[in-house]
Amino acid sequence: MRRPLRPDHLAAALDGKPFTAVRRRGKYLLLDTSGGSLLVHLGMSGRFAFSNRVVGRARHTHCVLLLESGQELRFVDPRRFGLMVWLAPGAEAEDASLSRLGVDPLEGDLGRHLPALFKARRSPVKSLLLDQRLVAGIGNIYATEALWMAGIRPTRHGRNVSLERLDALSHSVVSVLRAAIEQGGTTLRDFISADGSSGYFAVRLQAYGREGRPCRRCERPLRNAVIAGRATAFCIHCQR
DNA sequence: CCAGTATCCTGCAGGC
DNA sequence: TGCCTGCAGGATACTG
Repeated sequence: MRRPLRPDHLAAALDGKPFTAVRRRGKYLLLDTSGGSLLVHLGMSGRFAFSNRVVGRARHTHCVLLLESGQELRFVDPRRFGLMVWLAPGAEAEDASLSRLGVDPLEGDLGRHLPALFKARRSPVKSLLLDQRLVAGIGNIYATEALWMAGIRPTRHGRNVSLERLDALSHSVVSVLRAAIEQGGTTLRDFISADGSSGYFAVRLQAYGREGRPCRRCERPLRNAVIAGRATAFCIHCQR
């Protein structure tokens, strides 16, 4: 039996409760109800899909919420990295995944926090950006983009990034995230959003996935490095 | 304590 | 055409 992505008691917990709000914390979604919240992580391939009940269910549908409207809200996740957790009233404050999250670039003042977070850290700055306990919500694509934009080499140790450049980095992070959200996310192969549309940020990627191709600033070919186990394209000339 | 790596999982791209 | 291999991603357990 494969690891289920939703808890057994979810149906009983949710039954009849209206959804009251949708929130986000880092990469987690919280679907609030009148009594408790559904905590969701989309992993890398997870998505929600609204569907008329007549429409056949896609493969890899792990959860189906039947809404009052008669529509179904389906959680589909082919690669199974996603997760659904039921948080009973009061459980949110104690949830380990949520309580570990660091500063959210779109909520808090990233520029104010980065110096203390990166000070004395020997890890590559790329690893630090990906560490959700420090900064919440950045994945491999947007870390790669933000570092290119800020002109910082991904391998540089956190403690060796000047205050001035940390400031530039925090602006790049916020700017990349905002632009990506505005474009509806990044579609690489198979990402689509709940209404079935794809994200258009891919066409605006400056560095991610462009190793070997010319840097959009200096035309020199981008290099590739594996940092924190993830591919990282960067420009050896523009990023130092 | 800290940094780096293996693991989970599936679809797809590329090579032969 | 079809098989095989490797890669992609986020969080976490594990190793050094």
